[in-house]
Amino acid sequence: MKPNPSKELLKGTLTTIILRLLSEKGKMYGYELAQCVKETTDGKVLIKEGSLYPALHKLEANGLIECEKVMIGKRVRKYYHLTPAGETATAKAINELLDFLNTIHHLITTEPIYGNT
Amino acid sequence: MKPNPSKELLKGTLTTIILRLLSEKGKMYGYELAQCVKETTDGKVLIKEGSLYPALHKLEANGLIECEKVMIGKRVRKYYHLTPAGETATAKAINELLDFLNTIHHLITTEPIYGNT
DNA sequence: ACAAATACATAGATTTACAATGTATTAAAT
DNA sequence: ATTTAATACATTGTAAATCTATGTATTTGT
Repeated sequence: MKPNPSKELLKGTLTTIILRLLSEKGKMYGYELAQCVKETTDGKVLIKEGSLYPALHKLEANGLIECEKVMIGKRVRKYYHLTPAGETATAKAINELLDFLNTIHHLITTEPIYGNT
Repeated sequence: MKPNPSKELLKGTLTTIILRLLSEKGKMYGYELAQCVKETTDGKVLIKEGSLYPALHKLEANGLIECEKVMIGKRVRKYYHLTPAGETATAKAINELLDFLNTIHHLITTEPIYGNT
């Protein structure tokens, strides 16, 4: 019924996570990205194919990542890496996300100032 | 073009924010909630009517909040407050959101462990 | 008198991610 | 040898969340 509790909360962060991991590891392929997120979050965040591949294709279409096809036996593996524009976008996206996390954290843990201005 | 930078990232948090503020202040009306969030986040998070009112109606339909109509002159003002079920849900929602914020923070700031397990 | 703020609300569009499904190769288990 | 699970790519259709735009009406400030 509720296998992925963070499902609804995850919205909007997927692209930033992908960019961040590519920035960290240099190059990764789709399946590897999903496994990496799964392991890093101890199974708490699961990126599904239906989210991952469209996200990668969109990032590629926007010129933020590029892919390099490598044959592993008879199987194609697509390694993605950041473009220069992607590196700039990554730094910006991470800063925005961290700022957002702080803002939300503040909003749900601190006494609101409204009412005594 | 980009008046609300947190727009896409905000998804999934609105309900929790509303519950949290009602828990904090006891009772609030819609417009007050929006103003409170705006002031608390220094304008970085803006809740629009098109998000706010459907969210409030949904919370009410789910039995987590109740409203009390108060006439201010000729104008109706709807004060919302948590039900007992709402108080339980609030605690849970805040914990889940904080856990999620930590998970995402960890994901975008820490060296991934994947690769050396 | 007029503009801005207050205060409610809905309809339609967009975005995001997921579930379900599909194809194919490779490794492991029986 | 055959089956199963894991690897690895992908698409289609669906559901949910939020926004934009719009609407109504009252109150306050100038």
